[in-house]
Amino acid sequence: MKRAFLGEFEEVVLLTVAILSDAAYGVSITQEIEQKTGRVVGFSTVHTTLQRLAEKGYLTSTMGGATAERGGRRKRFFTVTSAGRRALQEVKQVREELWSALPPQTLQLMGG
Amino acid sequence: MKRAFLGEFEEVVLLTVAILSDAAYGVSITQEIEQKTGRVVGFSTVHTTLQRLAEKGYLTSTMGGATAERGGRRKRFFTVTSAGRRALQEVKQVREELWSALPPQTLQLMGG
DNA sequence: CATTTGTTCGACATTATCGTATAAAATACA
DNA sequence: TGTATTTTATACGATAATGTCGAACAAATG
Repeated sequence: MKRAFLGEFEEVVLLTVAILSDAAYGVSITQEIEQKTGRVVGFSTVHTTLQRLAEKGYLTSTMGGATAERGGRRKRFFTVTSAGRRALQEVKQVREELWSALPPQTLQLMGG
Repeated sequence: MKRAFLGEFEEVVLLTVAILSDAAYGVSITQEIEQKTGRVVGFSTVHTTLQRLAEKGYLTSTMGGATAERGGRRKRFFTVTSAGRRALQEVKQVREELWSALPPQTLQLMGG
């Protein structure tokens, strides 16, 4: 089936990975999403989406080494690929195109 | 289940209805989407989404009267509600928040 | 080996998308 | 003139892709 580049939540996750740069893994991504957007989602939700983004080639991942902290499993760190960056740019541009076409009247009703 | 305000395509459709103001109905919306975004979708795809947006209270619709043109069924015109405008504004704001948090390094890789 | 921190899995809800069926207005034409 | 045909649109039914959970599993460390 034909598809758009990114689903609504996929875009949020992809952006968040970009924001966290070197420190992007399941838990930190989930927390950052909540922080920045107020949206509360479970870890598994985020992981599922990370997985799908990786399959699409928008993310890569590598296992982190053991840390000197408490305990727990190793983290899997994610990085945005160039294809991922391109996809983000693309959706941004399309959306800006649409917003710029809104009649001033509508903008006014929105308190612009 | 909990849901975000708008799905990816729902947002596109909602914005397009706003752009077309008084002239927003199935066919014109479909064409405008293709025009502005390069995305090709069938009429039924758009209609399905219009229906859902109406159920969510982001759109209302009224039947148009008969026209003096060729033939064909009456059009159903759509209008964005104030809740719809609020939803658009909301998603826009969240996205801008995320974009503004991107490290300059990433922006540069995007050719910003 | 119990606790902690994280990731995988399996399942189901919501959205995206299409193809086909219908509806209704205007025209053609017998 | 009244009915078949063409035109323009919307409605319906089905399936693929995304969004979302809860619970299972994995691996560090004291």
